[in-house]
Amino acid sequence: MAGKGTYRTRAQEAVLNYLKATPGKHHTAAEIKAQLSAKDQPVGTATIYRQLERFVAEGSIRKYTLGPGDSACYAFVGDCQCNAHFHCKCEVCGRLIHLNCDELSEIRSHLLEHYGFSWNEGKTVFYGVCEDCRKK
Amino acid sequence: MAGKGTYRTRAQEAVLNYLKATPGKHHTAAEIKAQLSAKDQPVGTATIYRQLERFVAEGSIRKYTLGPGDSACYAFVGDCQCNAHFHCKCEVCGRLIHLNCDELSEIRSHLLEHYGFSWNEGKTVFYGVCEDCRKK
DNA sequence: TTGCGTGCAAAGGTTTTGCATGGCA
DNA sequence: TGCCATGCAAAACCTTTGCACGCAA
Repeated sequence: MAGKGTYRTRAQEAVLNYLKATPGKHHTAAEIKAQLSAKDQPVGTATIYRQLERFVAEGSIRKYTLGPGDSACYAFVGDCQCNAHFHCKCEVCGRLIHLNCDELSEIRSHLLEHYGFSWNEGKTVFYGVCEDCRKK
Repeated sequence: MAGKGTYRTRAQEAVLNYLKATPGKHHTAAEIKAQLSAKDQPVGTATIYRQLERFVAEGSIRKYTLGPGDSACYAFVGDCQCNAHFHCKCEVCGRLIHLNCDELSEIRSHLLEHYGFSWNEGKTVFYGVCEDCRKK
C-alpha cells in the first residue's frame, strides 16, 4: 500500500515541467492541456486537474482563482522565499507582483490578536489593478 | 422607450428586501432563491441573477467571488462604503469568516500609495486557520 | 398600448467523478 | 503482481442566454 502520490509518471512530469519553465507565470488548465498537446505530450483534462491539485497540496505550485465562470490559474513556485512576501495579481493584465512590506506584516498579528485567525500569507493573493493598467 | 431599470416589480423588491434584511451578511444566489420560495415569493433563477447584476451595477449590493466552482456571494451595502468587507477562509474546516475592520482598510490606501495597486477587496480572500481549528 | 421584466428551458463553460485500462515499482 | 495513475465520457456545478408571455406605467 504505497499510498497516493507514490508513482512518478510521464504525465506528471510533463505538467510540472511545463509550469517550471516559466516560474511565477500563470497558466490555466486549458492552456496547459493545449500546450502539452502541441508538444506531443498530450495529457487528459482530468489528469491535469488531478496533478494540479496534488502539486498545490504539495506546495510546488500555487492556485489563483479569479471568479466563478472564469478558469483558475496555476503558477510554479520556486524555492524562492514566496512564503515570506505578498502577492498582488492584476485582474487586467494578469501580472503577478511580489511585495516585501513590513507594514503588511502587521496585518498578520492584527488578525491573530483580534480574531484568532492565523493567516497563511503564502496562499493569499490580493486581487486588483496594477499601476500600468490603471493609467489607461 | 423607458430604458432598462425603469420598472419596479414584485420580484425586484423581493430580492432587494431579502438582502436588506441582513446588511453585511452574504448570501448565494441559490440561497436567495430557496429562501424566497419558502416565503411564497418564488423568483426564477435567471431573474435573480439579472436583478443581482443590476443591483451590483447600481452599487446597492456587493458581489464576492470565492473561486471557480464555488458560487458567488452577494451582500447588501449600507450607505457607508468606507466600511470594507473582508473574508477569511479557514483551510481546515472550510469556514468563511467575514469581518468589518477599519484597520484592514488601511491596507488599501497603503497599496495604492506605495505601489500604485488598486486593491479589489471583494475578490480577495485571506487564507489561514481559524480560531477553533487552531486550538486543536 | 408599449416594451421592460419574468420564467422556463437550454446552452455555455469549468471542474469533478466513475470506471475500465495502462503503467510504475 | 499489486496498485496507482490515466483517459475517456458523463455528470455536476454555477451562470448566462433565447424566447414567448405577463405586467408596470
